[in-house]
Amino acid sequence: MPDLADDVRTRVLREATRLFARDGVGATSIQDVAAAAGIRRPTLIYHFGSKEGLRQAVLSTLVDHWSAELPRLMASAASGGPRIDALLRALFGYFLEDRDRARLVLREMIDAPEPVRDLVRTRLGPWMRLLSEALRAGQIAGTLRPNVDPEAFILLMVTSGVGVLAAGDRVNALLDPEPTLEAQLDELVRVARCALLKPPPAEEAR
Amino acid sequence: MPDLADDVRTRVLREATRLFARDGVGATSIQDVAAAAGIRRPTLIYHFGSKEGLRQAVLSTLVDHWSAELPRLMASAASGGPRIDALLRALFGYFLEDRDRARLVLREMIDAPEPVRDLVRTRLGPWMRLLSEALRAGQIAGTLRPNVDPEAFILLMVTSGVGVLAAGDRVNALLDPEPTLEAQLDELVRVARCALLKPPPAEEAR
DNA sequence: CCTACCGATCGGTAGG
DNA sequence: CCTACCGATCGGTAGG
Repeated sequence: MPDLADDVRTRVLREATRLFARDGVGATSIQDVAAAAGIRRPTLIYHFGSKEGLRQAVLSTLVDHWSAELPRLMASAASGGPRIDALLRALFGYFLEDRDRARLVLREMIDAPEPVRDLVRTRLGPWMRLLSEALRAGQIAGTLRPNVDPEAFILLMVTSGVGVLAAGDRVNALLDPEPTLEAQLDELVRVARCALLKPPPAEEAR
Repeated sequence: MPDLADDVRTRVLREATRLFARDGVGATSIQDVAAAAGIRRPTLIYHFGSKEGLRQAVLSTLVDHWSAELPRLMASAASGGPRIDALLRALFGYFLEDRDRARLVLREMIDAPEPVRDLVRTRLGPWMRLLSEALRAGQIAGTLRPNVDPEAFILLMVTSGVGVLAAGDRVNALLDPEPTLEAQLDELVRVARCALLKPPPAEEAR
């Protein structure tokens, strides 16, 4: 019997992600979400309490993923120093799987209501700070450039990655040839490596 | 007599920028914009035709600035090759003057309704393409790294800059010490220079 | 999980 | 630049 209830819940969360990403939370009516999920509006309220409750539930599913994924990535990177490529590719992979996730996250980064900030800071903050410690360690070990600002660099990469994934294919008509989303992501990886890693001997040796 | 009319128009545009940036266009009522500008809603409709008309007028003021600023920047950079620092600092300066502008632009990058895309592509596209040609020339001249993807690099810098300016102070509580907005912008300049410019002889000479 | 209903607000128009 | 009004829709509750 939780089977059917969970099914409805899952459907609502999926459609809410899609509509919140497309139009923004404030411009989406829970009526539209309910209709897309095949239920009536009071039923949605019954499950999530309020529109704000639905918003939090949607974001929680994304935070859940990263609060499980970040420790795994950090642990696997520990054996061999932090792998900037692997981290960025994990970021890209998750958001490429469903581009709506990127648009949703970018919107929440702009809106940033207090409950959302608290949730993200509490659940993901520790892992972000562990990551910045790893960068500092890499600087001391001499594999990373000494003039990197670890905290600023991490935030910059997250902002850039999410930004490109959310909007990369909506602004590329400005240029010719139009850079694909993949080209922009590849360029981000190149830029990140170039700005983070000490140049290898091959490059130093002219 | 256009004096008073322009005054109202200016006030409406300023308040619309602020409210569209804060809540998004879809979540902002023109009633609230009118009240903030000290007029009634039908009066706003009289001036801008519709909510969509207001949206276009707001964005046009931003596009106006850059369709005048980009040619000037390109011309002054022509005497001495493209100056990545000057371009980024001009971007930062304009959006730091009023952070709402950055949030508004980032929201429009996500929403990207067709009229907005057309407006931006028509008015700014040519200058963006001229900029990418300048980067290609720099590659041929040997001052820029050959593995840069000019078009992807330009879009990446715009997305990253606007992203940091719009959201940089809303996510920095994730790290410790919290990187200031300025630190994130400085890091973006460093990253951009490092990834674009060929390493100077000093760096190559170990 | 539903129907029926609440007061409030939405964008826009009529008419002056 | 306004008052007065339109039908439609908003989030949420009552009650079952």
